[in-house]
Amino acid sequence: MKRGELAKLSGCNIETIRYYENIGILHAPDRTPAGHRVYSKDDQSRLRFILRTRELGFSIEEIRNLLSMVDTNDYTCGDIHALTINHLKSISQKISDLKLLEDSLLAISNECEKGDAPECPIIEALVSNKL
Amino acid sequence: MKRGELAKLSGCNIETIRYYENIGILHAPDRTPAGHRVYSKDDQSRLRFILRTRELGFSIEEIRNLLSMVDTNDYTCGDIHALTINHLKSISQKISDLKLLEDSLLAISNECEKGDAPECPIIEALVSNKL
DNA sequence: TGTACGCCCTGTACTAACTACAGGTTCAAG
DNA sequence: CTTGAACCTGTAGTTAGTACAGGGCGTACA
Repeated sequence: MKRGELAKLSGCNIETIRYYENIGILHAPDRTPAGHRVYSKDDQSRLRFILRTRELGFSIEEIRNLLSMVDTNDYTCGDIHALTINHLKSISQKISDLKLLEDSLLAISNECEKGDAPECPIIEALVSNKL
Repeated sequence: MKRGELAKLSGCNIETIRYYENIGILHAPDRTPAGHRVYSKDDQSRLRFILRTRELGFSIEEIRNLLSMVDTNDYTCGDIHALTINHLKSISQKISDLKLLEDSLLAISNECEKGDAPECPIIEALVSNKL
């Protein structure tokens, strides 16, 4: 399977695959005599793993750690759980930060009368820094 | 007031002030004969506006738009309200995306027995792509 | 008056996680 | 044999800053 096909199958951008190889989280695949990359089933699984963890919001460095633990078989269930919980905490933090933001924006936009006049309480709040 | 003082007063990183000037959302301030930047009260207000909108999660481009509307006085209350609501929507979207993520991570980590063994349902779920 | 130290100046490089493009090669279908 | 798609490489751009190198100023103190 070549790069384009892998991209299509995985739903990953074709350039991203090369990028993942460059930064060392995908192994350099075999090549045809002309230099075209040829991917195996294992390569495909590894990419799926990466894409799935990415969807779960893990950073590349976290993914790199997970992969190296899996590669060397050097992990316990407890290790992985700890990583996951840690990540979960940062997600929860982001959620509560965004909720505060949402509240502020709701408050500010409720002040507004949506009229044609340029007197806008949103701008006033921002300029006067009283929000 | 010089750059360092403005940075301290506003709580903004000193380099960020220069950056905002470079990208044109802060006006180029007056200079001393030796070339040191001197900031007025107006500059200070403008920076406050920027920092506040940034805290509210607006992007630089959105801030640039807001500022240009305010600068030219070319806006109505309704315009600003629309911008705010638009931004609010994207915040709400992010929140619900993150909540889905949170649910997945909670589900996955609850599967885990946190033991010393390397049999980890988290890894298995990721590898098998069955999550 | 000298000097030491802190603050300021500039341009440039770095971050995360890709994406896009230019310029060239190879493959496969007609 | 030709043509167009797909591949190759290296490099630049994206967001919103941060950090650093190498130099110039400003002032407090001996």
